[in-house]
Amino acid sequence: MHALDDGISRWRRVADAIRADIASGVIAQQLPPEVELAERHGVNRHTVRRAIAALSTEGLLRAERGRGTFVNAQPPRVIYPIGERVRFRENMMKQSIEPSGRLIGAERVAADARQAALLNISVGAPLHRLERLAVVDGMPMSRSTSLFSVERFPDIISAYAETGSITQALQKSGVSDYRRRETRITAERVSPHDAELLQCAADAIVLISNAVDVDMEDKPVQSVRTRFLADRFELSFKPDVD
Amino acid sequence: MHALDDGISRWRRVADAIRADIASGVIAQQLPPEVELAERHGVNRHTVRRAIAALSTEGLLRAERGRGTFVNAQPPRVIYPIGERVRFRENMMKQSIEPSGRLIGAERVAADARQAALLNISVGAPLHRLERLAVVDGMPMSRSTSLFSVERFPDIISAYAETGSITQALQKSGVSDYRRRETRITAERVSPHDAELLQCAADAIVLISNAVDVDMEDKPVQSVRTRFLADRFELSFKPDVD
DNA sequence: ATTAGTTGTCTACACAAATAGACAAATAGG
DNA sequence: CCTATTTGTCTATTTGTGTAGACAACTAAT
Repeated sequence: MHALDDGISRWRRVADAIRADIASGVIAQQLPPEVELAERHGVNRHTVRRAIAALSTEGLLRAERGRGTFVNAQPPRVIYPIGERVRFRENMMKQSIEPSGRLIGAERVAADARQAALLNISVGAPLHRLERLAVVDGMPMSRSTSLFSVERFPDIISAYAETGSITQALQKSGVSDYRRRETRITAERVSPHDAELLQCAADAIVLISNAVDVDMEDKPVQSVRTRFLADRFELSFKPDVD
Repeated sequence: MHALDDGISRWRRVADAIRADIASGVIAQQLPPEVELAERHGVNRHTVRRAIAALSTEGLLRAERGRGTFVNAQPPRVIYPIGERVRFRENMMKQSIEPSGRLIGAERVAADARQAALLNISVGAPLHRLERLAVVDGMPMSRSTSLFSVERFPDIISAYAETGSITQALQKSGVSDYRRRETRITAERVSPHDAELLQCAADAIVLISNAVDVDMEDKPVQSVRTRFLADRFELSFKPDVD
């Protein structure tokens, strides 16, 4: 007897509720006993057990027979500033995080109407599409798709492959500095392909940032779409701090 | 025999995939026939039918016997600017949208450590908690929880109830103007309670904005946590535009 | 040693989800 | 009118989910 037939199993919703309770601090170190959780969520004890099993394989919980079920210490969410100056490496190192970008693909595509408008080029013009994966401590954190005009930046791919940094690759291509013009943020369920790349659950949530970088003459440099895993990131916007 | 046992039913995943294909433009006006969709997603035709049924009651699709299944025109995502000046009413009216805020609850609570730090008051100090629902054309768009110091703003609740605007309520309380100090954004699955208030699917995704507003002397005025439905909103950050 | 409280495992049953096949009903094009 | 294509409906079967109860295994405290 389901309240809402939304195609999500009962144990999964219990698991999500427990995860939310942990995130919000309602549950701290130790979970209530299974029978109590079952009552609280209005399900059978076995359903709770399945939820706990899922969260255990996720690494969030640890059950000990006779003692109880405990919450494993979790790494804090990485705070990612969005502002004019977006430099992935700099931002991470301020939080004592040693990042590494990984090139996972590059190809040439033709600009569609939307991309052409963003980059201020003509429809059908050739673009470099650069796929990157940001990794921290061996854990994938985000995936980015960058678009560059082939005409303006013919060698951007090899420059990035050499330096491992967009900032440095752009400097090699004659762009001494750049800034972010606009960032648009939304959220979706992760796509199956991204779930594999980011090594996350198939139903994880990603924050999606669509942005355009411009050089000091306000000419578009790159259009970049980044998917951040929502449970590993928090985007921060501070007006006053540069 | 499921590929990944993540507690999400097969028809739901097909429905999500179709929704994503429509959002990304892979599917434009008309859906492929059910048998073809079944093949493509590796499921039975009846499973596809169930997915289509769900998307139809959602209003996204419209099936016509003998002809095919078609995509209904969708309202574009509302673009919500995040910056120093955040005025819900102003922002909406620039997009020719007539908004209305609805007071759905108010109570007094004691500040916990995090809230106290944000608002620069002592732990345990009394707070007004103001729950609002933003509605556009009868459709719920977002839910906000605002926190105000009772000591500094004793009558903020009644002032909001009268004016229906935070900006005006603050003016009545002696704050002529204010600005946003910091906004932090993440995303989560909607909570059951919010799903009811926002009239959305139980597994919808919400963008969560945690922000602090300060007056012209940089003294904290309110701490506000807003949940935007991710499929109805896009948050936009432009550094240069005020 | 005993007891209360907890997690782990087992069997059984009712019901929903997914698959499979067949055919009806409507549409569009020759 | 006839045919191919498409959505709608029906029955049947298999697999998965959730419930129910009982008991074992382990822990901590008395």
